[in-house]
Amino acid sequence: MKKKVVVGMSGGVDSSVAAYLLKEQGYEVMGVTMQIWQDEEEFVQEENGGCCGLSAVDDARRVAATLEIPYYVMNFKREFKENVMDYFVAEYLKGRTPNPCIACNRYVKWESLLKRSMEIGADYIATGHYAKVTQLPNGRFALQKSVTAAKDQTYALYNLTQYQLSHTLMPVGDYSKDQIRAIAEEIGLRTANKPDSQEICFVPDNDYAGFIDREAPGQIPPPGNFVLADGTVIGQHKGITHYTIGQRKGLGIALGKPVFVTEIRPDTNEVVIGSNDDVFGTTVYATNLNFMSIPDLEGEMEVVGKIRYSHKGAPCTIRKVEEDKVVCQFHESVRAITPGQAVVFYDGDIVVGGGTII
RNA sequence: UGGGCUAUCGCCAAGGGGUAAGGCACAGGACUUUGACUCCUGCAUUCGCUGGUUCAAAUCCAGCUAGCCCAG
Repeated sequence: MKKKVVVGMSGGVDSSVAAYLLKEQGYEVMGVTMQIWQDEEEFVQEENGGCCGLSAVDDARRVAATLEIPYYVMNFKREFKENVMDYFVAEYLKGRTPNPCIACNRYVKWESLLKRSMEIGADYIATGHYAKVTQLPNGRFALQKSVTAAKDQTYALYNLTQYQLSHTLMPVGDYSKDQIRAIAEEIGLRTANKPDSQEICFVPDNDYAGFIDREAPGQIPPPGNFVLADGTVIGQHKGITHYTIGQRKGLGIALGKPVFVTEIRPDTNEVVIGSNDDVFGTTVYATNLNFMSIPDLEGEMEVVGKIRYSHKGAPCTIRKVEEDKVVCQFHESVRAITPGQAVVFYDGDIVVGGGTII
């Protein structure tokens, strides 16, 4: 009896090839597109694609037809709104910088989609992520970096649970982006040359501050002071939701040399400004921990920590200071440690775990 | 109003007779399944104003205006 797998199809190249590969591997494949934030019209009109699929339905349906697999659209708007959009707004209002993709993966794709897939008899769900799921000698499931380090997406998936991982397939992780495109061309997928996705999917105009204004009228933090570390007021900011640690653009401050946001103080509604050197630090605290390759962290451990999606990672020592709080000491300073972002720990190419920076 | 100093892009700032450096800010683009960072490109026909000297002035001269400092 063939194993059944539901593939989350965005209409993009990666998930399309993922569906193809799984079918080739002998699975009974079903394609599903998650409707998460788009309005009906936009849903079929947008041009770009990727993770959150803008022209998703149209393209995905065609791909499914080409591959001759069943195809469905599932509505996850409510789940997405509650777990991703509302979280995104709430974090910014608190002066923090959220990563919506991580929340979407953990709570929408791997919770709601997985649940509904299981309900219709699937054994696994699969996506077009550049990552691999492996079972370690200790029996635990963990993510392993894609063969292409340049296109590794494990960072955004560190928060998945053992149960979720045990029901997940990521066939694309064994190939490079070029190989995936080549396969797409080979099997005649019309999406072969679609550009990679980018920006925040539910903020198409990229004006996330404006999005927050629309989502949370009446709760928007008012303008306040830009201050130096010593408290000297040097200007007025537009409201803390417009800033993040390490930011340079949009400050409107000319001090003769580039200046950056070094700290956001929600309590006093201040945004602290400093030089590039002031943006570096070595100690990171994180909570909301999730461990993957190990059941829990005991004592100290040497790992490579990534503090943002595009961070190449740096050696650090991690140790628990409380039940749900870890301190991560980098051996050399890293730039822009940002509350709200995730720090993910690696042991070689295996994800050890991670948490949210505070 | 007695003396002195300064006025060049939104901010800072080169240039001292030969046809306006640079930095910051800003704008656009690249990169990117988050926010950022980074990179690339653009950005004063004009030098407080009015005259004058000169083939040629932001650069020299005069007056005016504004700001700053020292005396009162």
